[in-house]
Amino acid sequence: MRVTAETKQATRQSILEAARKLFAEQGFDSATTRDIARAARIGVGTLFNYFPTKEAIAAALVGDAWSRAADAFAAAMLQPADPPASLEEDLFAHVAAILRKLKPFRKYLPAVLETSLSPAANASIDSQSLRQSHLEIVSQIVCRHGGDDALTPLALQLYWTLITGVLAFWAADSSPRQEDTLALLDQSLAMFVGWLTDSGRSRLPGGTSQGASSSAPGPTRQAGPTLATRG
Amino acid sequence: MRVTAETKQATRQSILEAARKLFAEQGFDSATTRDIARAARIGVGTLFNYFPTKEAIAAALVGDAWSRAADAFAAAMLQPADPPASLEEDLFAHVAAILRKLKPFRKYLPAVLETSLSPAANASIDSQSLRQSHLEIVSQIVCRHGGDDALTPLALQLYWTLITGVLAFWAADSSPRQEDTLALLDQSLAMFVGWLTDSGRSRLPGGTSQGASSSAPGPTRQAGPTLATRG
DNA sequence: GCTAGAATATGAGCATGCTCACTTACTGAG
DNA sequence: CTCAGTAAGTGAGCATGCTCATATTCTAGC
Repeated sequence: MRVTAETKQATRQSILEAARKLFAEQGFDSATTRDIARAARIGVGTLFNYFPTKEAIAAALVGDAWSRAADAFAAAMLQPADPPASLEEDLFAHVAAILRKLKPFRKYLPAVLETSLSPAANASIDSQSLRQSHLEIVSQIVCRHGGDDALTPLALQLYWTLITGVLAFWAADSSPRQEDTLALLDQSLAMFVGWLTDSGRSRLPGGTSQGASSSAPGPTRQAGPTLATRG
Repeated sequence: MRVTAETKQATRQSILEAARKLFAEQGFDSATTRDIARAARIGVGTLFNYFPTKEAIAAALVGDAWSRAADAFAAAMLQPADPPASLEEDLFAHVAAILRKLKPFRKYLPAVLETSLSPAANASIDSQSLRQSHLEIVSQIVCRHGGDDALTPLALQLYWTLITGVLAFWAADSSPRQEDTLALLDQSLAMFVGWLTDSGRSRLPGGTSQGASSSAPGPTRQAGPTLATRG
């Protein structure tokens, strides 16, 4: 029993290894599941015993690298820098560290993101918990920088949208050293932090945790009856 | 010759009609191209003579509704409101108008967005020009509200990221009347407009049009050698 | 050892998006 | 009227992600 458990891990690893290689060589789409299974010396059915979908394999690869980056960053975060960094700098460093680890997967990142991106993604264990744990770290970083309150779900949603936007852009970034992506990240975070600060100043009294679904938003003037009415 | 041209349009329309119905009934994934072809009384091959891909059919449906909404909004924009609206209000009204027209496609919007979202999406005629024309309208709106300069590509990219984030959220929004989406839209635009104002005040001297790819961004401290180095 | 039962492996097969070699329908010139 | 030429239509077939009934391997109790 214990032997087979180790064997299972080995099989899983060989699948990931084969997939990593083939994805890198041929891209996500061109590498077929049959290819991956053959490279891992197993049958196709076995492959799908380990991963529910082809995308899940990629998600596992990305998720591993991502969480390793997050762990490393958390460790480096423990000893504070000599000139204390701003909130924006810390957030930038965090994401930049993730980008560096994710570089081998840059090209087929969107395929993983499509599932992982949406808040209502089917709770694919890997990708969903990825979003979750990332947002927790971000919450902590904000907290450490004097964020008196926990970030609202809406704030987290905004942050995540910006991050996925950066990642999607990155996947297609053809600037020499992907400098454009760094610029986009820089401005994304500047925008987010600015918004955090401003909205923190004039925080609504009532809604803290579920502030999103409370009442209708401000400017509805020209929008007419908004969404609710039938088209 | 002219007769057949009309016939072609009719065929195209019958495909769109069948697809609209089946997508609405069964969802994007469950409605097969064979189903659509049968409902449109044509062969599968014919269907793919009119649309390069199944997704393109959905994109055409969405694109039609989208541009109709944009046109209607542009028309309504010509006579300015009595109490002049703020930039944020105008942007909100614009997107809200689009959301209203897009409501029948809400559920399978992500399938269309995945292709349309990324800046480097294969220039699928419909979706790419959609992004383009939408951003042009946004530019005009900003201009009208005293935006002295044209929006930089980076600004447009940020805006588009936020909009696609709103749309992705909307597709999965289960709040009673999708109020959460409106709240998200509200805050997204507030954040964007706030950023526009701030970054306009302290505009960098050099980069106006291609400000994205000029030099390295500000906070790179903890990021180490950033992206450029090999992982 | 031997057998029952469980855990895992397997590849033939299915569903479906899409292609392509071929058919059909139509038009215009002689 | 005929016939070449062109535009549009067509469905058998392919590629591939994924399933499932079956085979294989291993463990445990005797």
